[in-house]
Amino acid sequence: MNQLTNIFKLLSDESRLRMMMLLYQQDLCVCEISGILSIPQPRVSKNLSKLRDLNLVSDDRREKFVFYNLKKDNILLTQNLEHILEHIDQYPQIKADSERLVDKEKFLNQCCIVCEA
Amino acid sequence: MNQLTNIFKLLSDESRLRMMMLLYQQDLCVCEISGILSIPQPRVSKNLSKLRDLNLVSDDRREKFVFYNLKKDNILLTQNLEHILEHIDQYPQIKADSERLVDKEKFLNQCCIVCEA
DNA sequence: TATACATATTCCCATATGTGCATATGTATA
DNA sequence: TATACATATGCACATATGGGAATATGTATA
Repeated sequence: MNQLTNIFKLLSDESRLRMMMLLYQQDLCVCEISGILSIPQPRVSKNLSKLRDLNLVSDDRREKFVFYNLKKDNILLTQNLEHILEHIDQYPQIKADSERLVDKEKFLNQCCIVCEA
Repeated sequence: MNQLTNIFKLLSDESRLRMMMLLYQQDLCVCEISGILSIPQPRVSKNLSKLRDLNLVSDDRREKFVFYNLKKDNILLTQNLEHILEHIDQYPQIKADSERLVDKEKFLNQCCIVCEA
């Protein structure tokens, strides 16, 4: 039961939902998420830790940065994120966030990681 | 945005989710919901009013009883309820609730309405 | 009209939760 | 080792929310 309600609780907060929508589209580090969404870094970290508590993300440190990956094995979660993505025109905020994804490099003040890729 | 988060908020409470799962399967009156789920009547009424606030249910008074109908026009909501129903074996509480649906008449102390049908 | 019953609402309380700010921790580099 | 930067965590606070108990409202029937 909590397995269900916990997922819905995570989805029910705007900051967290916006973060999950970004991570559903690609892996990002904390400062990128914070920059793209204009959400203070501590808030991003705290929300990521809630996702980590439910084992919904994996993290991968690369030099100074910690990149987060949203696991796709929770059907209920991914089904909802996918639904939102499919209807993105109905959700201007989500759409704007997604469009800002291309600027993510701006929020890394070092480019080495990006350039390596 | 709230359009999204409000739906998830509704789904994130156990009492409400159990109620919605019943109503997704059939129309019920307050005392039936209360009886089937063993949830106090005021709590049922309060949660129904939250659903009503978001225009997710319609109500239909028949004599002493008020029957509630869950509207199926919110794709996001119905998709989630449908998902749960499809995976009902994973959720013993929901499954048990659904099985108790057949006893719903027990919770109407008058049978006239049922007998009319 | 009085009574019984179904439902809705109000009040109060405990707890959960989001948020900001400050700070701790961890990592790389000079 | 000192410094800068990325990230995590702790603390304080305001607010939201679920819950129970009592009660109000609405409806049918005797």
